[in-house]
Amino acid sequence: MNLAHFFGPAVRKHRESLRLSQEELADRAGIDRTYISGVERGARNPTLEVMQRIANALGSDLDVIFSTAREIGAIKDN
Amino acid sequence: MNLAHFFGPAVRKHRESLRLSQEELADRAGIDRTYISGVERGARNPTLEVMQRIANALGSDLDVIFSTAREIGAIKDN
DNA sequence: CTGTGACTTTAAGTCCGTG
DNA sequence: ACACGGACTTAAAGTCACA
Repeated sequence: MNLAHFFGPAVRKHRESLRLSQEELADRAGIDRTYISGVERGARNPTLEVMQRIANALGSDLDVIFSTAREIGAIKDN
Repeated sequence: MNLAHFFGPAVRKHRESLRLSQEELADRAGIDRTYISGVERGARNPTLEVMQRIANALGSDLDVIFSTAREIGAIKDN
């Protein structure tokens, strides 16, 4: 079902539920602000290591992020 | 908890439960055989797209792979 | 506060081989 | 059937100015 397609949106959802800006998330993850923007929009193809750093910065982990990705996909894929 | 560290072992577990060789998995995923070897051993840092192709080739998806990764991590981290 | 194009540097991913 | 290495090509990492 291509959960990769919903990774970015899942990150965005987690970030917004923490009421963080992209800038704040970027700082926590040690990543550039514009890179986070690209990941959330699906314009970037991040590596596993980067994904892990983002998950950490969200106080979460990759299994939880991908569970969210599936939820988003289930809705969007009607 | 760094689930990224257990992604490779999770792939290996899924592959072995399907009784596939690394070469067969590589062919299905359209990835080089030596690269699969590196991913399973944690020596490589795959991109989201490659991870998705591996999940597809395993007849699974990334949320399931990462659930397996957590199980493996829970055991190893005792 | 975020999206985007353009860019340089670094590492992903391939292809040849070995034991 | 798998681990591992060297050399190579391609794409991601990482950064910036501007809308």
